[in-house]
Amino acid sequence: MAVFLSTFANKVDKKGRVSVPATFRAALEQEKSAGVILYPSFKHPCLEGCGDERIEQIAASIDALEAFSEEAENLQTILADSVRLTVDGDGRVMLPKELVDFAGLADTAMFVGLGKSFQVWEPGAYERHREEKRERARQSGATLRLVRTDGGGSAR
Amino acid sequence: MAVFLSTFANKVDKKGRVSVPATFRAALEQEKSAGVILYPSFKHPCLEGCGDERIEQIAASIDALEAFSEEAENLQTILADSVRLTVDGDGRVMLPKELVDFAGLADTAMFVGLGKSFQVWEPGAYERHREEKRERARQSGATLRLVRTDGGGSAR
DNA sequence: TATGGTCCCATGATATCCCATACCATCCCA
DNA sequence: TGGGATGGTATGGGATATCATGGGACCATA
Repeated sequence: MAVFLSTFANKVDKKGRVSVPATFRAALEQEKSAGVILYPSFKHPCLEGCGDERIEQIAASIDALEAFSEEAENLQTILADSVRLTVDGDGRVMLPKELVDFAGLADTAMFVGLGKSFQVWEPGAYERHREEKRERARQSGATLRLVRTDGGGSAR
Repeated sequence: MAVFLSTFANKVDKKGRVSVPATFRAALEQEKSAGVILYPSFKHPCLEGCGDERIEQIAASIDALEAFSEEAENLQTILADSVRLTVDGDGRVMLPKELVDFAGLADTAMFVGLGKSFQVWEPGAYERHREEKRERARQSGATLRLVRTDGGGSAR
């Protein structure tokens, strides 16, 4: 399976375009994603990003909840606030104004790989967030129990 | 699978016409929906919208309830109050007066994607609703147990 | 004849496409 | 081992297509 790794700082030009890191594009392509999905994070002043597969999974999961239930409605705000951006021939996307505002983006956007998904940050905000996380991990010891991937995983 | 994503604010002209967002039209086309179905929400002052596929699913679900039960009768009003609107050559629909009144629509209609369906709101009412839901989701931790898509997911 | 709905075309805004350039890493060959 | 060649990547700007929207023409129905 494709994973989003590393962080990249790319310029946002005056048209609002920004290059999606090449390795991220490769990961998206591998899951045959027709573009990239972005939505505002619940927990941080940043954007969450993923491919079609994941957003369809989220939509299906919400759908599996009781229709019209409170829980379903709350989660639907993720879908309402999501946008599907098409990646142009040069590997760029247009960031809608609402998302730019939400994340406080100016002339640079940081793409942060998180494995199955990624985030987009304003550089300064990310730096603060990163320090905080590292400190917390150091203090808590941070251990990880690995799950089995059942070989298949790679899906080619 | 086609999903309705994002929110769009479109003008309602003096003839009562409003453009269905292009991406919504694409999603409807993908499921070969002959037009768009709208009905008044019974929880909120807004309209619920979907394509043929979804309304058939709703009809089937209601049919599966105990016949003549109060619950079934209540839900059947969804079907009774539904209208099927044809999308004109320019991607617009004519909103019937009853629905405009019900949702309190004036000169702008917000189309809100919810995955398998969408809603149509008066902008001010939506903004209040959105804040409430988002806050609730944040507080409740907004966790979602993702269902397995069993490969299918990608649909095309 | 009036009214309301559908169709068709014009327009402006804006997103998308396409090409050019600059930069950097890698590769290849001397 | 060094240096030039090569290809991928990010970025900028201009041309083009798409979309939302407004208005007029052409039916129906009453």
